[in-house]
Amino acid sequence: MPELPEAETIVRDLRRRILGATIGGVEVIHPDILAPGLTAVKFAERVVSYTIAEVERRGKNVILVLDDNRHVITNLGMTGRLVVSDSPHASQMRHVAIRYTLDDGRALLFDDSRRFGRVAVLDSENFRAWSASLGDEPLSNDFTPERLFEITRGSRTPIRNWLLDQRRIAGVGNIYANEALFRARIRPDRPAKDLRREETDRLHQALRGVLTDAIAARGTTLSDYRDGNGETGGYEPMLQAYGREGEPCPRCGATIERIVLSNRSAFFCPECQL
DNA sequence: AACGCGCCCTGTCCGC
DNA sequence: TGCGGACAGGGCGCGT
Repeated sequence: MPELPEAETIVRDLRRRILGATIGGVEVIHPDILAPGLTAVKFAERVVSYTIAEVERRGKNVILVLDDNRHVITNLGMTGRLVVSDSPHASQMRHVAIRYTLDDGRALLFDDSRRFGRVAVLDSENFRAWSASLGDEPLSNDFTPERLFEITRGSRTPIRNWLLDQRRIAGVGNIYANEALFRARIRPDRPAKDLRREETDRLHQALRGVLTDAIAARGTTLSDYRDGNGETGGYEPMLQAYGREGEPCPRCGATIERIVLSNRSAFFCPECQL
């Protein structure tokens, strides 16, 4: 389940490997992963013969900036992978939705078994509007403790749900939301606006810490995530609460509980998360 | 208008 | 061994 750290890992891999490559052709095997209204023909017209000038990330999205300044936005959804064909595991990609042929003979594969992923191509003006619709980058300098306190005011939604809303903070999914709340010792079902300043300060630090550590470990692999080389991430053994229902809390030894918020599991320690 | 919920989709796991 | 059902949850459309 690619979140910010997994997208960042993929971006760094792709930046190193395909920056400056020209897209010679594109094959859309599963057109349903194209953004609404985008046909395979239009998609090909907008990417073929252009050079990949930059590789960037916005939230959980991987962005290829082409040399005509169009932006190819890939949302990886639950099971999306972006893998270069000469990496050792490329042959294992069994659900390739898009194959970009590169002029150096390699290919960039977008593999997505569940096809929850989406690919869009936007010019720079529409890209700016799209980017503006997303919330703060949690690792940016603009995302300060004051800022987190301010933007949590006025929302009664449980803080775990609040963290998942990409319009508020971009890049946090269920795994790192739960891990950050564990680190910050805050229950996932607390209404966002009820958090005191000292608690949003802890959450700010925990969120950035969890995301930074996960990037350093090249992401979390539960089942589907692969980096740009097709390799698994290393953060999973470091998860302290997510997926650990019934296991002892690594901080206090109490039993980790699972509750459901908005049809999504939340894991927490009932003793040391308040 | 903020918020919750159901849906999309398939691989995996579990019980029988 | 096979199979049905539960489960995973990002994002979006819709209803309240």
